[in-house]
Amino acid sequence: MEQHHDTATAARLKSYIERIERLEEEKAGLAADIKDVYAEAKGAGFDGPTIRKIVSLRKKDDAKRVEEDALLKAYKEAIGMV
Amino acid sequence: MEQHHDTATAARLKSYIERIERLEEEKAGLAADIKDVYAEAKGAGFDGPTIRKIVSLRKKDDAKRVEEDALLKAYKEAIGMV
Amino acid sequence: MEQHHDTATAARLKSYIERIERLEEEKAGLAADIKDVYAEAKGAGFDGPTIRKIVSLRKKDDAKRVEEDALLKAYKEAIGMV
Amino acid sequence: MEQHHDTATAARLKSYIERIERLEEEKAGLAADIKDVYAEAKGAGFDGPTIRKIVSLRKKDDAKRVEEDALLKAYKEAIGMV
DNA sequence: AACGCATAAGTAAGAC
DNA sequence: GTCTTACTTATGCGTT
Repeated sequence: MEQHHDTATAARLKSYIERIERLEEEKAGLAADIKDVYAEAKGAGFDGPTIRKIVSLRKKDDAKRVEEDALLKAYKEAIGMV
Repeated sequence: MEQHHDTATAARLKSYIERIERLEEEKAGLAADIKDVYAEAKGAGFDGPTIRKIVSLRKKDDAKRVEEDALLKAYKEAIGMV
Repeated sequence: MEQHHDTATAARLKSYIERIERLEEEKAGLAADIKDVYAEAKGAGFDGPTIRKIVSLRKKDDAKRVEEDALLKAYKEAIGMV
Repeated sequence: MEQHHDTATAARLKSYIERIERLEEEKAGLAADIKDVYAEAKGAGFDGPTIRKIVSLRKKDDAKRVEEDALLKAYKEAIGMV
């Protein structure tokens, strides 16, 4: 029964879309929360962009910690990069 | 007491930063969840980019969508695009 | 002589890196030029996003465009989107 | 004369679009050149991803050189970041 | 109100 | 061949 198959397929498609939309809503909510914290910090006299930079630096530092690659080091030495 | 003030200020700054980092972690978790749903949909035979487009279309309000379409059509006609 | 080999290798590595950096600079220059044209068009009263869409549409070959449209339409119908 | 105005407008729109397309072609050409250099370096026995990382690090270092902001430093000290 | 930036999305290339 | 990762592009947000 072709109709049945189409209907079931359509239902599953719709379900995927709605799950995605739900998750994206939650994500947008968190983005708003983050925005609020920045606003609150600003209200307390802190500079938003600088906080942003700090957060970003801490993230990068974490990433960099892993990146102690021997090959990279060798290449850097080869081209006289410290 | 100047020292006290500085310490308290520093503590508040740190608190803001940590709240932001916590929220961003949760946000990243949701982003990963969304990615998983797309993968699952793909596994079920659906086309990811098309689902993405649907989700994006549903987000836009109708008026805006119609307006954008009209402008695009006008530009296409102006340059002789079909 | 091991030292000689290492030096030559290092020199070639450095040369590759510098060629890449030079090319990337030129590329960045062109990106800036493109941005300028968009700004100029906007100043003349045209809508940037719509121009962007036109450029992108002209890039895609027709077959692909038709195919994507058909899939999108099918999904929209499946979930009862107009 | 309304018709005249429309024609002139359409011509200018088309001109902007074609300028953008021309610049994007050149940009794509440079991207291809860069790819070629990576391929050549790989053929000479160097590791592509590592070169990529070097190039990226040198770019970041340049950016960072400018970034000696007093406020940033103050914030970092406040939260005990080195 | 516009400008630039920063994040987010989409796409394409490379690795396993 | 799939899967992840990096790059490019696009949109929205904060700032001036």
